[in-house]
Amino acid sequence: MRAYTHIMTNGPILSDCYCAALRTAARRSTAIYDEALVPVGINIAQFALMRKIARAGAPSLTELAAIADLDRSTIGRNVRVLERMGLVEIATGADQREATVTLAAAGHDTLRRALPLWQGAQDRIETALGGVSIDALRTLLGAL
Amino acid sequence: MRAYTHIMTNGPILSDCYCAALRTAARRSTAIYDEALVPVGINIAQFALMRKIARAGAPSLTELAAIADLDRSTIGRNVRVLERMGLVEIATGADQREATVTLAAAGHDTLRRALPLWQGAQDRIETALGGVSIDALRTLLGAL
DNA sequence: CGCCGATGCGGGCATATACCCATATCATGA
DNA sequence: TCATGATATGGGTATATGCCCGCATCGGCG
Repeated sequence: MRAYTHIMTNGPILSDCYCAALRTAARRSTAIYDEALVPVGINIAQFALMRKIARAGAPSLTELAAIADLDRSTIGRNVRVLERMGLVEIATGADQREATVTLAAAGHDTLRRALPLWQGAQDRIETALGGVSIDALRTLLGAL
Repeated sequence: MRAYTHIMTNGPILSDCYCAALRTAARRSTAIYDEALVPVGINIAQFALMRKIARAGAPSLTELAAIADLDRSTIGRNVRVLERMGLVEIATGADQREATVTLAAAGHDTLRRALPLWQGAQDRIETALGGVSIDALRTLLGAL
């Protein structure tokens, strides 16, 4: 009886399609985090990418793509946006084919100022979901 | 102790950021459904949108945006892509400001042929997640 | 009945994302 | 050392998505 079942939510109806539901959830949470990060001028995708860069040190675009589970070309473009914003620096590696990415000073600063804003969004989501759902989310994401 | 905890998955590491995790999950499932739908030439976003159009009958762009929980301008563009593909028709409503969308014959046909492919992807996801996670996903999405 | 705020869209602009092809650089075997 | 296959990017193309602004149409009030 799963077909054509719907879930009422704050907003409109969530589809019975798992994928559509996930996409909607991703869009909604993205909007929440993006708004929280407005004061520091970056969005959640950029925040997440910058954290990955910070953790990895000076990854190449290909390495970063693997870490972020994104297409390499996507990483290249996203990183260029951050470069234009002065938040990261792109340099040629020892292997001249490679482009290594590092956080610029402004990037570290932005990341530091963004952290509490991000944490605020995290807390809001956590409160909204409740502990049980949180664990479920983790399990679910791990399985996907 | 939630900060800086990670989950190992098939692929890379899933962030402790709920939003980043959801975005990753959405991308991954999108890829799965998109591949399943390749034979009929549409992607999961288009499939979902077409189903909403079919269910709504002849919604205006604004109505469709409300149903899909998407920005109106996004709906306008996505619908135009479907129109170029010959899958939907856009007409001016009684209110000349409104643009009403209906499935074209080819759209109904594509939707019909897509259904079993979509169901296959649904089943695969369901199997991968297991019943418990499924319910958790629904609960979670409802709360978001 | 005409003016004005409200409503519905389109288009401009920007990011995120993926796929494919061309180019540059490496690395390795002959 | 040199040709060749492998690897790292960049750029083209296309969809998805959101925000903002301008234009056209509606509707109701004076």
